[in-house]
Amino acid sequence: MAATIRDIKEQTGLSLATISKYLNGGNVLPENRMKIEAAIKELHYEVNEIARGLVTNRTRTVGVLAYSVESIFNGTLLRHIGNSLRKAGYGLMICDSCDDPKIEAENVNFLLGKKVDGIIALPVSTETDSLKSAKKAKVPVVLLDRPSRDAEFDCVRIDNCRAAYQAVKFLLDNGHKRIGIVCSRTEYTGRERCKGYRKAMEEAGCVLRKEYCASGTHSIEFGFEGMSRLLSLKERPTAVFMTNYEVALGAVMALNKTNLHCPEDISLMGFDDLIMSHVIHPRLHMVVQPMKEMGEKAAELLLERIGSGQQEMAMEIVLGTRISEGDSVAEIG
Amino acid sequence: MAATIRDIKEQTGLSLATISKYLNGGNVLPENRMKIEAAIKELHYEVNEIARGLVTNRTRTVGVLAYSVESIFNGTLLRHIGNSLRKAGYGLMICDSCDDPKIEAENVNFLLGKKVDGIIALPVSTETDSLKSAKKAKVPVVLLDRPSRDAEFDCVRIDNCRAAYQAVKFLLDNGHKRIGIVCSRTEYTGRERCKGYRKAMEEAGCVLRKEYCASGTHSIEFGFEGMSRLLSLKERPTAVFMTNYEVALGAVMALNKTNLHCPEDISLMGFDDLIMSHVIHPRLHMVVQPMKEMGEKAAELLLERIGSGQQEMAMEIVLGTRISEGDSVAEIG
DNA sequence: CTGTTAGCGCTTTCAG
DNA sequence: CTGAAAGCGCTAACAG
Repeated sequence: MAATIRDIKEQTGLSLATISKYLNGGNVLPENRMKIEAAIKELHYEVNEIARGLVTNRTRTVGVLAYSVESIFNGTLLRHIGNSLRKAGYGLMICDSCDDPKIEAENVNFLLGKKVDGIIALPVSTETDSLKSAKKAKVPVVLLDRPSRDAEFDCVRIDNCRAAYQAVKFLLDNGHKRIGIVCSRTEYTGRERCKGYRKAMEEAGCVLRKEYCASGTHSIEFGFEGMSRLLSLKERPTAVFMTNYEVALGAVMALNKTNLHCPEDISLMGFDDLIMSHVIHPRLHMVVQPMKEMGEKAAELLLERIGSGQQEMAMEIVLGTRISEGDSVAEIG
Repeated sequence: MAATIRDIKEQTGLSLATISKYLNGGNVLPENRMKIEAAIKELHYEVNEIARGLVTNRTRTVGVLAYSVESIFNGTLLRHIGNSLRKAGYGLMICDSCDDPKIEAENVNFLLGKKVDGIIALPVSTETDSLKSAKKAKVPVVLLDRPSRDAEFDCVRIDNCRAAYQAVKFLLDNGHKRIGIVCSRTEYTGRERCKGYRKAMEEAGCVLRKEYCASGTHSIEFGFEGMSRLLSLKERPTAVFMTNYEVALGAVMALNKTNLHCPEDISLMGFDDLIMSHVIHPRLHMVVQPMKEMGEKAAELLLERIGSGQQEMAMEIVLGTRISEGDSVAEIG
């Protein structure tokens, strides 16, 4: 058995209270402090977080609910969340929703059962009903990447519409007018990015051709299919905006199957600067999200909420994006 | 406050012991069972896992130590581990070692502090000293993907040497004799795969040319550099075996920068059928690991060890691999 | 600053 | 099968 606070008591002759106080950073006579420290070392004592949790009602653990742990985007976010949390002495319990709202709901309950101090959620959809039980249990929740429809939770994200707007504006500024989009309309970020595309096009006085907007699921498969569709049009777009990582992958694959070249025959603008971008030739222009800040801010905000204890008004932290230039956009007349 | 077992006691008039027994699946008179169930429903009672953990000394949580959560390979493994564990009622606490043995060691202690029931480790290296403290604390450990040098822990993995042997054999069977390898020698799997390459080449009576073996770090950057080196040789290899995912990515990128085509000018054999393979053209031939089985077996074995409680002899589970055929290997004279 | 005394919510003897 | 009582390891009042 591991040593307990009682063993320290025997060893030092001090009371439990004094030792506990020391353990929690309270003031103790230098003499006693030394005794305690010596005993701790000798007995290899370590506090039992479980016992502590039982009385303080805090576990120093936060739950992370990810719609998918298979996506690199989320893996990167998880790393940043984890690093921030670890620095603060918190552990994280990661649950994979497998893109399924039912599993998500199960996971919320699982985490509540584990008495996590808070939850960072990358929700499956903006329909965040499953998180309501957390709210009921007064466990703070911070959403990441995707907000809740009725804005009842804190949220850290980017302005997807604006980011897309800027990306398309970039293409327009390079002389493109026939701009297509391959876009996932099945989830929030894709829909917002599509809005930004439309806005930029309309402002520039470009016609929004229906056949230039390929929309489908958030997947490589659809990216492939959507791009294939655009490429087979009689009047091909001169540039295509791909609204996310998976879609961009599929789209590039589709392009590779043809004899067309980027940027000579078609310009491309992607989203998310992840590992994949290194292997695609030519280097893609793309919208870059501040992944590190997103993870860190989410952790920071959650810890703040946990610390304050009280329910406050939900807030949103909206971070900026930038365009990383590659070699995939040609300037045209 | 949430309802406690005491509230159930008041509600039903039964004793704590009876209720606890019911909660743990013991036999209780039908009449009492109904009373308890009614009270539980009415009070929305849920057992407090923390309190239970304090007395049973089990948390129903396992720690997962991943050398990197950014890699897709690990993301996929994590999903399978998580699913298996969740089904068994276990949660997982994931720690990211960031490829750093020091952080790994810190994480082990963190997990022990959290009193996890067991640990699944994807270790940074085969030097598993950091895990010894877990052993000391009698917390079972199962290694995944990479074994420990002195075989003191259970391990679930593939036979890397054999898998590579088969891959190279495949190339040989297609008439290739000048086969190069781009290989990460900084970690276990890469070294083993290199051994398999050598073995196959030697058995086939092929000369092991030093200049055909580009070895370096486990990274996209090195994949790029290594492949570039092979491609610039006066007498280029006719086929190249890329020993892992990252290296393969970099290598393909290097090929894309040249005017050479696969498989006309050079044949390729990769490793790991992950998302990336869908975007590479032509479709790569590659060695496929049974990711799902690996995650599941690791979870299964760990739960078994947790259940039995006693220290048993370390065992290894070595799973088979197969070659997934694509369009990247040409048959030559 | 230190010690005493109660618990946190649950399981687990041990009688009955 | 059920109940009373003890205790897991720790913190938190409250006196002193």
